[in-house]
Amino acid sequence: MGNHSVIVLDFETSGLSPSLGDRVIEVGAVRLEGGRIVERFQGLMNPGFRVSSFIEGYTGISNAMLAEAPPAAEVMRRFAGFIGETPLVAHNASFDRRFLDAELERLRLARSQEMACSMLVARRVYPDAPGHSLEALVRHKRLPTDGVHHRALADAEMTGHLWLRMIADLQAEYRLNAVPFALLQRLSKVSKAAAPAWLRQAATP
DNA sequence: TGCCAGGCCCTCTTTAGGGCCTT
Repeated sequence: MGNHSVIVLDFETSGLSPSLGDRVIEVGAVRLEGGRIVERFQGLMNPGFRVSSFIEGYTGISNAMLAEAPPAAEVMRRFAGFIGETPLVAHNASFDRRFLDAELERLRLARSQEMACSMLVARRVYPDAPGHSLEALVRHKRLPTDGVHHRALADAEMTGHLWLRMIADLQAEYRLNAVPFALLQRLSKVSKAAAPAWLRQAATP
């Protein structure tokens, strides 16, 4: 767990909004270090109610599977220990951030680290990609995949490979020695139009 | 009762609307 550790996470949930009562039903995460995946975390969790048939079909996670899973509080407490204060990444992070903070709040815990968005970064690094969904980017960049989609660990692994690929492509294109988390976090907040000039400036020694 | 996500980004924009992206 060195200074350059990053954790890429993905949640499957019962719906789109924690403010409407939706809960996390599965968490998947990978730790990236030295340009590769060095650790994994996966857990199904019981939200305490039945999820819709849409969610069962979308994720392949059935109510029978959730009924046998440990309570969300137990799994999320373990996950909070796993992530510690390591910087976080997610695809469309505003979605996962809302759920993470809502689940931590239930445990009387709070997130302390920054959370970056691979989708906002991808829109700036690959502006001409046919789409910026995780699936479209995996196909476009021919990233490693086992073909599973909409399961937490599989999506976290694909997002991890996307994150590593964007770092490598930026290093090559702008001749950067390193692309730290903080640079990508700042890039995601630069306007799309200003991003190329901003990157050239960032690359100037 | 019926309705309810939310942020980014583009454009025929800013006194707005709609697609993308996440489940």
